Amino acid sequence: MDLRADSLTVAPALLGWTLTSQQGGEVVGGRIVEVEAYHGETDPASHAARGRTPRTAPMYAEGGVIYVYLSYGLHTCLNLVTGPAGEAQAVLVRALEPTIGLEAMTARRHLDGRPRLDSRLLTSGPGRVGQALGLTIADSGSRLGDVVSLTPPDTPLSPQLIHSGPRIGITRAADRPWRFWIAGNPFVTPPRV
DNA sequence: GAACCGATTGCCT
DNA sequence: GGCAATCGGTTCG
Repeated sequence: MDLRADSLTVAPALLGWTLTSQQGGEVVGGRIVEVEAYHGETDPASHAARGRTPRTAPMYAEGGVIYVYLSYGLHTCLNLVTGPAGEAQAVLVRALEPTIGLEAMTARRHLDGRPRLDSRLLTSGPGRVGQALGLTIADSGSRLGDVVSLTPPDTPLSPQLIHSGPRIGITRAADRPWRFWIAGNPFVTPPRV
């Protein structure tokens, strides 16, 4: 996986890869099942659309670092920065199928003690992913392999399982089909109604 | 410097 | 379905 490639190429290619975090000595993570591509300063929905700021500075690095931002003052969301330096392209990780460190993620999500825990509450949704992985905005700009790592799938994902459609929750450029997910996977975020 | 808004989630009715 | 929580960035006065 060459993260220096275009985010529109990298985003669907990340589906099926395993994403782990080794924050605080706790290894947790899962299989990437849903992502969204953001395409630099020319993408009106991107945080980079208004240029470089202290917050968005990590997006301008060469692909291979992470960009973590605070959403609605509450939730940390994880992006993998892609593309050449200066392009400010990124891929938002919207959902994982949890596979590693379920207990630690359950604790981080404050879901301990639930009789019948729906595992989709762990990592289905960008804010949930950030919390389950133990990320804070202090981690923004760190290199891949530092707090967050990627591992390829054992067997490649069948291309026909990759579906795409409009990105979620944005008000600008809402028509661009830059959200990618694994068709039929239960951990993909359900449509908001 | 104040008001408003957002790549969200969880709890309420 | 509605709405509060909560804060950094952007916009407006």
